[in-house]
Amino acid sequence: MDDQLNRVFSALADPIRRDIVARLAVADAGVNELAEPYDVSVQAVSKHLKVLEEAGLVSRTREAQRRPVHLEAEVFDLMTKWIERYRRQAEERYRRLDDVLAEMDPEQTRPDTQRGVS
Amino acid sequence: MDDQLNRVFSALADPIRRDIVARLAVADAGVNELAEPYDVSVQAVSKHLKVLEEAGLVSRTREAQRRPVHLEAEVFDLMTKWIERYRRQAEERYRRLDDVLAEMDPEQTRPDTQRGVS
DNA sequence: TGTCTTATCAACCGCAAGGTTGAACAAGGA
DNA sequence: TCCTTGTTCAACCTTGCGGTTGATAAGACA
Repeated sequence: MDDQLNRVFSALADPIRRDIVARLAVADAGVNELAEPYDVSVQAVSKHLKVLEEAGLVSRTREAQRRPVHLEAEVFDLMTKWIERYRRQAEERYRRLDDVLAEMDPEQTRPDTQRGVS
Repeated sequence: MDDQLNRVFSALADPIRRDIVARLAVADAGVNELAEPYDVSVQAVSKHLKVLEEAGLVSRTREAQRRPVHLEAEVFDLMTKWIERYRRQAEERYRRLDDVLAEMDPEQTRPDTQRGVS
């Protein structure tokens, strides 16, 4: 589960792979087709697809000689859940901090007495 | 903007850095404190913090000798926006595909005549 | 059968990333 | 002033990643 997160985040850390995902959101495509816009070899793109596949972001089926690549959008949930969890937790902290400040003597809640809350 | 995405995604691709983010969601902390649970040197953790800072995920202020690290949760939005955009786009595709199938003659929409839609 | 297309495998290269150790810097406190 | 604490800088090592080229596999079709 943690490995899965590793794979998904590092898969999307590469700009070419992010772009591939973006294009697959529009339509399935083969390796050659996908490789066309970039100035790297088809083999390099094939490796990128392998990374995306191992992250569960993409699947390949056979169709004659072609192997159309298909986006598996469910994996996104894994990331958004992780992100939202800590985002919410952090926001909760700030909210509580605000409450504390609100209960304090106004003299002590002037902006220049707060540390980096922005 | 694309660079920022690179930095954020690859910052979170490392399990130690993700864990640091998780802990900072609970409370600010100094480098030594943060390094304690892992069996790597403090310097290594200091490098991790630099990566997180350059991704905009974290900020440091000075407080006596200490330099408390603070989570900046806004950057998460950048990621969730990127993710949601393509997730939605992909889901829209499937919805349209379903419509097409629904309009077809039932004879031709039997499972074994569809290609990997699962 | 041979051949064309599509895609992957294998071996290699350069470089950045994560780790280490040792030194240096910044800011109290004795 | 000197010492201690907290943190970063610098140099180095090793590994993994993205890229290359060349060979190979799997189907379609003459």
